[in-house]
Amino acid sequence: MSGMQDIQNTLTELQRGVDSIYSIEELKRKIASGRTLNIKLGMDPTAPDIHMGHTVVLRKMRQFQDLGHKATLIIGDYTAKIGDPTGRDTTRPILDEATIAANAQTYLQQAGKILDTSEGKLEVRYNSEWLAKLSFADVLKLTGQVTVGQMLHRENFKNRMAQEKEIMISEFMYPLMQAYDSVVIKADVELGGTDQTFNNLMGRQLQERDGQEKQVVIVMPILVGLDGHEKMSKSKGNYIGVTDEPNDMFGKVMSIPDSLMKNYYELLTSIPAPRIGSLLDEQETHPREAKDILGRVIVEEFHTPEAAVAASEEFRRRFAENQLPTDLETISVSENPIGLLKLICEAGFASSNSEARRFVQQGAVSLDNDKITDPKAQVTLAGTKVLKVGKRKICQVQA
RNA sequence: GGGAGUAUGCCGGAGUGGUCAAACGGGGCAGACUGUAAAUCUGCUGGCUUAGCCUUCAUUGGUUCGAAUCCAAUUGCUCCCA
Repeated sequence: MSGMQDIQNTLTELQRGVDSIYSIEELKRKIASGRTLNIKLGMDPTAPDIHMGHTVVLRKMRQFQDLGHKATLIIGDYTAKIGDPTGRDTTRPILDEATIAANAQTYLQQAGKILDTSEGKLEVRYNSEWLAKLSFADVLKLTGQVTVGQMLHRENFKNRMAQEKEIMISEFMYPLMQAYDSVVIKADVELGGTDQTFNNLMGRQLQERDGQEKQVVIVMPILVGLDGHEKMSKSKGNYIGVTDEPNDMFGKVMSIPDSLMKNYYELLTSIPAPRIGSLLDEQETHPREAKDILGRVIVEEFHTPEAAVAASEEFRRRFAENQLPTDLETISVSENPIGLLKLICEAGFASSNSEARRFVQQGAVSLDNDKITDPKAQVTLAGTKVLKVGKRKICQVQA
C-alpha cells in the first residue's frame, strides 16, 4: 500500500459530511507531513446540554483523533464572561466562574460520549488563560491586523449594516478573540459549523501575520432539527439530546421527515456511503425500515445495542400494534370520583382546565380505550384505569 | 444634545371610541388518513365553576356611559439632525 494512496484515503474519509474545507491542498500537506496535528474546537460554555447538532462537529473531531491527532477543546470562558452582544436576544446573563466551570464539566462529560478522552488525545484549555492577560496595547495590535472592510464582509454584519441595525464595536472583537486562540495554541485545523466560518478563517489570517502555518478550516453543516426546517437547537425544542432516554431518542428519530434521513445518516452515523445509498433507495429498503435502522444506530451509539433493539421493539408495539407501553407510569389522583378535566391536569397532560377541555372536545381523550367527549364527565376509579390524551400522552391513574 | 416614529396574543401583523379575547398568516396542538414521514382535509390555539363570567393589546395615571383605539407621563426600541 503506497503512502500516497493512504493519504488519499484519509482525505476522502475526512471530507465526509463536510460543508467546505479551506483548503484541501493544505490539509493534504499537513496530513502528509506525518505530524500529530493539533485540532481545535471552540465551545461556548453557556449551553451545557449538548444535542445531535453539536455531535456533528464532535464526530469529525473524533475522526481526527482516531487518525492519531490531538484534540484541543477551547472553552470560551473569557468570551462568556464578557457577555456576547451578538444577536439581539435579551442581554445574555454574564456567567460567573463557578457556572462556567460547571457547564464546561457537563459539556465534557457529554462530549466524552463521542470524543476519545484518553490521555494525550484530548486537551482542554480555557481562553481566559491568555485573553485575560492582554493589555490594551496588545488588543490594539490585534485590531491593527484586520480592516473594517473585512469585518463588514461577514454575512451577519453585512446584513445588519444593510438593515441599519446596530453593531457594537465589541462585536468586532469576537472574531479576533477566537482567531487569537488559534494563534496561541498553534492550531493545525479548526472545526466549526457554517456559522463560525468567518471567525475561523480569521484565525488563518492572524496565524499568518504571526508567522505560523495557517490552520485548515473545516466547516461542518448545521444539523436541521426534527421539524425539518430550522437549525436544531434547544430553545426551539426540535432536538435530540445526547442524554435522552433510548425510547425517547428512538421516537424522535422516527418522527423526522423522510427528507432528513440522508442528512442524518451522513452526519450522525459512520455507515459507509454505499450502504447509505441502498438504505435510502426505496426499491431496496422501505423508508420505515430505513428510519428504524437509523434510530437503532443512533440509540446504540449513545446507549447500548440492547437498548436500541428494545427501543425499536417498544416503538413497534406502541405505535404499530397500538399496545400499551411497557413502562406505563402510574399516577395517584387527589380525589375519587374526580372530574375528567381535573384528572387530565393532575396527570400533567394539560396545563390548564381549558386546555384539558379542548382535548376532550377534540376527541383526544380516552379512558381504558373508551373515548370520552363530555368535558363534564366524572370518573370513578376502582383499581386503575389507563388515561390517554392524544397519541403520546398516556399513563395509568389510580385513586 | 435636539427632533420624529413605534410598542398588540408563541412569532409576524391587522385593528384608530362600543358589534374585540382582538382579522389574517406562520408556528404549535388535536382529529381523519398514514409509516409518531410527507402531502391533504377539519377543528382548536388567555383563564374560569364555559349557553355565562373574568383578566389581557409596554407601564402608570387621565378623558369618556364605554378605550387596544383619545390625552399625559414613564420605559424600551428604531430613525433623522448634531
